[in-house]
Amino acid sequence: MATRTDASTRREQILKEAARLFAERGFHGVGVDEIGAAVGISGPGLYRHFPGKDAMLAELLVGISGQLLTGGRRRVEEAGAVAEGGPGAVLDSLIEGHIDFALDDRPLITLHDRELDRLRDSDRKLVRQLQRQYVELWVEVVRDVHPRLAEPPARAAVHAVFGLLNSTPHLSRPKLPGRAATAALLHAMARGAFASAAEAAAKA
Amino acid sequence: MATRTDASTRREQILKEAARLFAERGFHGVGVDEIGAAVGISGPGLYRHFPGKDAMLAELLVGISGQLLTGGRRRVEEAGAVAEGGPGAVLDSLIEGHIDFALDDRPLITLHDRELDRLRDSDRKLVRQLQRQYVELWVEVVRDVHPRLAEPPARAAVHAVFGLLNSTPHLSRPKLPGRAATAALLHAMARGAFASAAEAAAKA
DNA sequence: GAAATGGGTTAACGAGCGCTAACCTGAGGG
DNA sequence: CCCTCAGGTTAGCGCTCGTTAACCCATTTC
Repeated sequence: MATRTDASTRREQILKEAARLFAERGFHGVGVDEIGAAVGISGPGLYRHFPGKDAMLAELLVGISGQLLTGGRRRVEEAGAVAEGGPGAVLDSLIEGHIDFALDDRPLITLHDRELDRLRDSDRKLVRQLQRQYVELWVEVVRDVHPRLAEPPARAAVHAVFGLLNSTPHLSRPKLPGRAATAALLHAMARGAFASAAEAAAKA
Repeated sequence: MATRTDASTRREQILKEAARLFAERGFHGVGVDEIGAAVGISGPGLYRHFPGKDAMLAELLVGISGQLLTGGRRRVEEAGAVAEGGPGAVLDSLIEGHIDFALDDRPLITLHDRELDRLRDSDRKLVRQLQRQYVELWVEVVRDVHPRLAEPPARAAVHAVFGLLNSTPHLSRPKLPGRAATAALLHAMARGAFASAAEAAAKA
């Protein structure tokens, strides 16, 4: 081995390809031989790096959830510290971070809400917990921006906006506008959706 | 058999249970024995009604896509005929119809964008075509309401709003507000998202 | 009243799966 | 110069799955 970074490369390479394949054909639709072939080794060679196929999925899902949560927390701290532009800036930062993730790691976003039930109980609980904390982080920020929005509808609104932002994998054809334009569009739509949710809740 | 309606009941019963199971655990995660057990017969008895497991999924997905499309077309005609409230009323009707579907047939909505790739080529092409026509229907109506929105971003916006509306299966816990409130919230968010998309596109 | 038919049963087959076992190899380290 | 060991290989086991075969039994039809 050359450097420590290269040592972990093989593992990361496997995870990356596994994520792509899982997202394309589903966890049960992909065999270990295919995953091996995708990284140039074949079949059981994977078991030198992972105890099993389940472990790959678990590591992927836990990793995604953790990354989203820690990234979100970091953004809330940073954007909250400078305190410019009020609470709206914090929400903008959260949205921007989620869009970056959705656009850059499409397979992971797809897996994230599609294959959760294939996990062992303990792993699923962990992922669910991380996801819930991420949602609560958003709910707080959203209610900071729109104080008249009660908590239950705010939570539903956050889930709905996740659905909106995570829709990017579906329109993967090279027809649509460029990355920056897509990100701007999604950002505007998310803000508008939250604003309308608050407006509707205030009337009701 | 008693009536023709009862004759088709068994088939429909199978399709309903299969949809639920596919949505819960994925197409490859469900065995034919489980589907049979869910309707009171066991295993290969299903082959008196369907030529294979794939055919069940195909019929489900084609049926969903067709229902959405014909329902959408009907609503556009009806709401367009009365011509009250302008083009906004047509869009409202489309949104309402989609929300009804998402709230009442959750498993089908889940399958609809999750298991498409498990179909035979010909079936997948058919479903894709129906889906595309449905999207184009929406794009026309949206651009009627927001004329300054160009076609490519309008298409992306429609996909994004589908993601927003189809998020309901994720928040199935009995915590959230009632059906009517959820529908109203989603409706408001969808309208707001479109409006903001048009606004952002006009500026750029 | 025999014949046909719709709708079900159980047994079993063949393929594919995840995973283990046993073996191999080439690069450090003493 | 041998030993260790990380990281591969192929063979194969056991299990599950979708599907077929063969049989059965009501109910309807002529």
